[in-house]
Amino acid sequence: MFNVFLHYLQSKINLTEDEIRLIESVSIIKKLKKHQFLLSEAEICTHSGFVCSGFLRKYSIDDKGIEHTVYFATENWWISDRQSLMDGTPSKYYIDAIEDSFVLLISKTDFEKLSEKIPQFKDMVNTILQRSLNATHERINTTLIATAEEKYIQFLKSFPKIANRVPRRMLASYLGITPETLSRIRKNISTK
Amino acid sequence: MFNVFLHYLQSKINLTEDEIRLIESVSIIKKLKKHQFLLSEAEICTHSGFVCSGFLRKYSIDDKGIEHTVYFATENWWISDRQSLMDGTPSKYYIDAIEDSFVLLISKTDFEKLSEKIPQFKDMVNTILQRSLNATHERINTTLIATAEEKYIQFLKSFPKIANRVPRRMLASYLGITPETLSRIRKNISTK
DNA sequence: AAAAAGTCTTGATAAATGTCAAGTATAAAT
DNA sequence: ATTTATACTTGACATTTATCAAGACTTTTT
Repeated sequence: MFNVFLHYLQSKINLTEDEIRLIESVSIIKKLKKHQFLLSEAEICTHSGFVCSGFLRKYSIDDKGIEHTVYFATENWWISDRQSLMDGTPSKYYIDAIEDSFVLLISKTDFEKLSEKIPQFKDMVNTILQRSLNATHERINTTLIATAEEKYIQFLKSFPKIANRVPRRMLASYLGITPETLSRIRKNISTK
Repeated sequence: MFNVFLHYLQSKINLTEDEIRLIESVSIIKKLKKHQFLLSEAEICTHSGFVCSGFLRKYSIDDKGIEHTVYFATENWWISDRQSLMDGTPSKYYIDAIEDSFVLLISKTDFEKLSEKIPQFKDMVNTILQRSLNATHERINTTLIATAEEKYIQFLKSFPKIANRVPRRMLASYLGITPETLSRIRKNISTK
């Protein structure tokens, strides 16, 4: 599984043999069965996660017990609760596996060590952060501008590969609508 | 006006005289009258902006001509369209002044130069990016979880200082509701 | 293979929010 | 200071989306 991560890294930066060995030495491979948790609310997030295979999601649960999906992560995506990781505060989120998955974990201190010792690694992370921020801003804009139907169509366009892998009720919770509404939207679109 | 920026920098990092002079040499002070634009849709964003005084907002306009505010920025806040700045693509957003303002601008290349020559500057920017990303994730979660009234109350709590300075229709567009709905929410709260 | 659990869809109804129109209040321009 | 423009509020009504309940379909477990 480390090879998946290595391929990812090598598609972005050049690494020496020593650097690769250093990265591998701090990488923890974790196998997650479907429904298994990587993080639960009130826990403190201690590791950055990189999805080698499978599918995970991050969500919060409100007062009424309703889940709200804030993020999906599949192969070659990062996942963690950066807020909790950064500040050492309890997380408000759950992260669990939608499919059987392999996640590569790097502890906070090891991650900082890598950033310090491998400048390209630090720059890569920085670039990812910026792209992530752009994507998140884009999502907020879509939320403000689009109707429920438009949001759904936009999701299909933005993530064509994962759209079929996501259970509908989770997709609904990501879009901020109920499963019933999503069901009606889909019906409505199919008759066009 | 450069002093406002310098104070901000010195509250976060230590700088030598030379470094300060370097930063000052690439800083452009721009005065903006109320309603004046810093960026318009279809333009390419070329500078990072730091608000020394005043108040700005960033928004998009949809097909129906309705404005959707994605961001407010007051003293000591950064503002730009990072997506456009990073990729050199035309912006989807407008940035204009809600109040007469002074904005300190640094061009993309100068910003990169500063990051390269002043490591603490780069680290500071990185930290700001991370905090910004956390705040944006938080906003998405609130959008998914909260009712219109809860979003409004949350805004008051999160930004007590600027709540009174923001025209209501812009606040409404930030919350993703109409001015009429905001008006009714306020009335409803005041009678409690 | 059958039973159980969970998921998706559909219908009836309720609640929240939007739209349009008019009036009031406030700020800007002359 | 008066006029003009803009912003805010309120009411009546329309639309969208949520809620609740039931049935159909899938997947998982036994």
